[in-house]
Amino acid sequence: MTELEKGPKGRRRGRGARERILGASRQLFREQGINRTGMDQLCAAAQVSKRTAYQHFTGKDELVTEYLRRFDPAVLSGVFDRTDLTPRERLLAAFDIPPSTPLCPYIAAAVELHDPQHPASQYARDYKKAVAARLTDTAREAGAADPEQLGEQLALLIDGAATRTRVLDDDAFPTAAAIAAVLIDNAVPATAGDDRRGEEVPR
Amino acid sequence: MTELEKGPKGRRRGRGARERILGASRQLFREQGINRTGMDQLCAAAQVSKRTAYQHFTGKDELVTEYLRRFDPAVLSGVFDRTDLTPRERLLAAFDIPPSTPLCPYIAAAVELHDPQHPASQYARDYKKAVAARLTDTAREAGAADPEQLGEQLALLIDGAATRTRVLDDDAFPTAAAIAAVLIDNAVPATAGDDRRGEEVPR
DNA sequence: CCGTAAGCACACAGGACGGTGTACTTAGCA
DNA sequence: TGCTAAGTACACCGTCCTGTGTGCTTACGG
Repeated sequence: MTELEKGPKGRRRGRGARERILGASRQLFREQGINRTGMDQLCAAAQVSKRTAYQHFTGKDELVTEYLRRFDPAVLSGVFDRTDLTPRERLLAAFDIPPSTPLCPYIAAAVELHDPQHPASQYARDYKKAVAARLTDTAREAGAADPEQLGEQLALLIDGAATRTRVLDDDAFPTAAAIAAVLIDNAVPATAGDDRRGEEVPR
Repeated sequence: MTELEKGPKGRRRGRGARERILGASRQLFREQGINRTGMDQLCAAAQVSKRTAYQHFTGKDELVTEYLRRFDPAVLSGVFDRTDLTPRERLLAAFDIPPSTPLCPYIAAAVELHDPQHPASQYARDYKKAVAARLTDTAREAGAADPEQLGEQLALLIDGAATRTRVLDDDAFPTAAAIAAVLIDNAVPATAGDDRRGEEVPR
């Protein structure tokens, strides 16, 4: 019974205050930002007593870090594990984000916290590197000449689009996708016409 | 004598508290962020009494807005008005930023303030549009087929590099510059070899 | 040299914030 | 049913924040 109190069902032991707290975090941190969301308000929204919150998390910093840690599954696997797409299509699918997302929470956290040493900032860094790595893997699959370079470039495009969407309040992902298409076509040797073929290219 | 109290010399009327405040803002807002810099600390750094600060600015919001407004001259004209470079070189020069800049202050402000209605956020938006417009102009000079698209694309690259540099704590501008070179070469009709020629291309 | 406006020192209001202490109630399982 | 861990209610602390009120000093131009 060491630490399995929070399984996927989360019904063991208690009534799931932790999940409610994290759910409220997801909503409020996105709507108002991290710094502008107080613990009082957060606990009220989660319908959790403040005392309980501080029994689950040693402080707001830890809550923020855990809040970030709960984003991976949907985003990362949701895009890169789609076997119905060619590698090239998968690379481009990373730019098909629903217009709901206000701003990549990792960027927002890193900017708001303003401390590179903060655990959440470090995690944001790790996450961004992981995304670039997955892009690199997919770029390699697609047959790119320099997959690392292409992965890094596409990652930069995604972050640029996210930032610009936020600052300008106007969807910048189509622009980024257009650049991505150019970069991919330039990086993949023209002889390998894998645009529409679902087959895996040998490496 | 309507409003010329703050000329370049700034010696008229008093001893220049306003400029000292804005100078301290430039330093502290960049080093610590806007939200994490209190007015007390800022006034101490500026060697200005708090009372004086609030006689120059109705509130912190106005100070932040004015702080952003003081950035233009160096950045915008410093890059785009260089007549010693070809248009193409000028476009690429936008990516030669000194490694001192922590993060584009406009992005930082927009994210930190977290309110699109805030005057500073609106100004950040205007500024970003102005930069894109100048890039578009230069792209047109360089003979790009679709200068507006290229300008928007380069602006996205700059913001992506700025964001990524901040989040990853690693200079991303070379990557962005590499992408920019590809985009420029793709956008400019191959026949017009203006790479090294200082002459103005007719539009 | 003197008046006026700029600036100063400093205390303080009023609120939001993160975080804690204490005594109580409930949920779930054996 | 009764024990134990999870959750609750709520008052409270110290700190920091933006912003003000008041009375004083200084710089500078006429």
